[in-house]
Amino acid sequence: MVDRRGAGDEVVTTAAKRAADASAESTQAESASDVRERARAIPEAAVARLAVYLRVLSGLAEQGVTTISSEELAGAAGVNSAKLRKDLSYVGSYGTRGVGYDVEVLVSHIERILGLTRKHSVAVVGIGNLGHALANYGGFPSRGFPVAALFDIDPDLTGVPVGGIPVNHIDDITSVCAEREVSIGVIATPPQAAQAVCDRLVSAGVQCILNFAPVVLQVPDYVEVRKVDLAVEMQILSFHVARRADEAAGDVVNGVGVDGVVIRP
Amino acid sequence: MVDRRGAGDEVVTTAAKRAADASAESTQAESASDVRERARAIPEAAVARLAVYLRVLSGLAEQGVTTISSEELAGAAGVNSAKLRKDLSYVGSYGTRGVGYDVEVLVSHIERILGLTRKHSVAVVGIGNLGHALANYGGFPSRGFPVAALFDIDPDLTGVPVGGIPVNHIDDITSVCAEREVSIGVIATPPQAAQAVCDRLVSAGVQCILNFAPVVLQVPDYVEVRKVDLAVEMQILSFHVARRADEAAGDVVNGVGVDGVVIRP
DNA sequence: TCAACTTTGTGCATACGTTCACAAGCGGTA
DNA sequence: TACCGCTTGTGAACGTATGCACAAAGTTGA
Repeated sequence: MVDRRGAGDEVVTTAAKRAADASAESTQAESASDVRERARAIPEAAVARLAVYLRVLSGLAEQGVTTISSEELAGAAGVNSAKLRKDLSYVGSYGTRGVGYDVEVLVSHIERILGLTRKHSVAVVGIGNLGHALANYGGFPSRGFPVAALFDIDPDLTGVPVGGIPVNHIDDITSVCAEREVSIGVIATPPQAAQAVCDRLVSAGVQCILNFAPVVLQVPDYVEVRKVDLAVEMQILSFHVARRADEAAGDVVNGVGVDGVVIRP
Repeated sequence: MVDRRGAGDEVVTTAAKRAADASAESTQAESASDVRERARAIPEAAVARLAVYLRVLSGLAEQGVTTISSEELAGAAGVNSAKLRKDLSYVGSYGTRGVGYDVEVLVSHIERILGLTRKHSVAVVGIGNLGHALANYGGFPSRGFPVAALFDIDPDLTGVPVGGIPVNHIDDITSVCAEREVSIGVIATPPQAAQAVCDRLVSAGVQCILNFAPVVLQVPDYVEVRKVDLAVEMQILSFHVARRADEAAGDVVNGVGVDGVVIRP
């Protein structure tokens, strides 16, 4: 059961005490090297899910929910509860048996593991349709990723403010990124320009890149690239449509399906 | 050797024959049920990579490249060559030992497996910044995913053309989707509206959804959802920044690193 | 025709991620 | 205090994906 306690509640459970400890700063029992070891060991897939749990938990916290069980959180995040508990165990053991997890404790520990205690300024390169959308996207700043710089190769755009930030010319990428301490670069250029932009970002010291261009970027080992390819997503969906249709056809051949009826595998 | 030398001067290799067969239509040796069995067995991760190979191969074909080895293609796609060969083996054995793969043959077979021989009309719901960008995104139509309908809840937008297509009111979603045979729905609404929009798409018969809203959608089993969450991508990058910084700190503690020097793990 | 060389396709071992199932631990209650 | 019921945390089993390494199968050149 999710319990929604009002602000005036004074029952101090051990979980609540832990919450206080955690927000007071994560020092005590766990040394910095322990955190390091743990971070190194977290599977990539689990990291992605932790980010999702964090979003769900933030929403719950705003609704005044203080405690949640693995079963409930798993439901809200769309995963199996065993998987959720294992994922959380990578972060540390901050649950209370018989009760569940304190929402605030989890939030602060997941934020710590994901490195969200630091500020991560973002630079968007390529102010076309997508670049505009990204510059105006409210989801970034609200989650600790302020858009600090915009770049485009078109001189007509230089100086024009988009989403409150003036566009810089791409030639200034090195100085501007250094000055504004950009740690994440977002490439929203046409594919032809992507590799060149990437190289410039890297030489400007950016070590993390989010790439929307449908190109495989070549980068040094120490640079982390994540790719968002809309066409690939579409094609994966297309594959599932086709597979489903094939299965349906197969079932019909086997006498299971009937005429125009949609088969649900 | 069955190497026929015809009246002309052209040497017809077995690889070239296969190319001809394939473009003539994939019937012959492989029955429809074989394709079905194979499609069922392809791992999700491999499907995503196949889409990438397809893009690379299309580019090569435009450049006039007719043949490519697994090593080269793997390099261009950013994967290990053994993995690439295994992925392609899910599609079928269309390579020629000692030579490589015929580009056109591969393209046509991957397209078949991914279901790209059918048309997949797309509907975009939520014509905000992102919706605009998606409606104007050239990558969709050029890859066989025509944007056939746009929807928004704002009556002021209704009828306004975006990217050449007039926006419909969201209340007309069922009739418009049916009429234009929409098979993929793209949700680009604010998170609060996403689940409701999703439900409407599903009841309109859409079985594949690409969701940009930071919400876990609840759908029936027979509906396929793919999620693109920009904030999650950012947080994964953030995790890597933090991990890298931690490792660097650890190395410094162990006496390896020096002052301001960037540690490359 | 044959031998040398190239590249595919795949069996096998390893690593990784997921799921199950249950002991351990905690809060509540008498 | 001692017990009971609930939920976490995790060992162990399973399944899936990855990478190696090599036989099979093709081409090329003499």
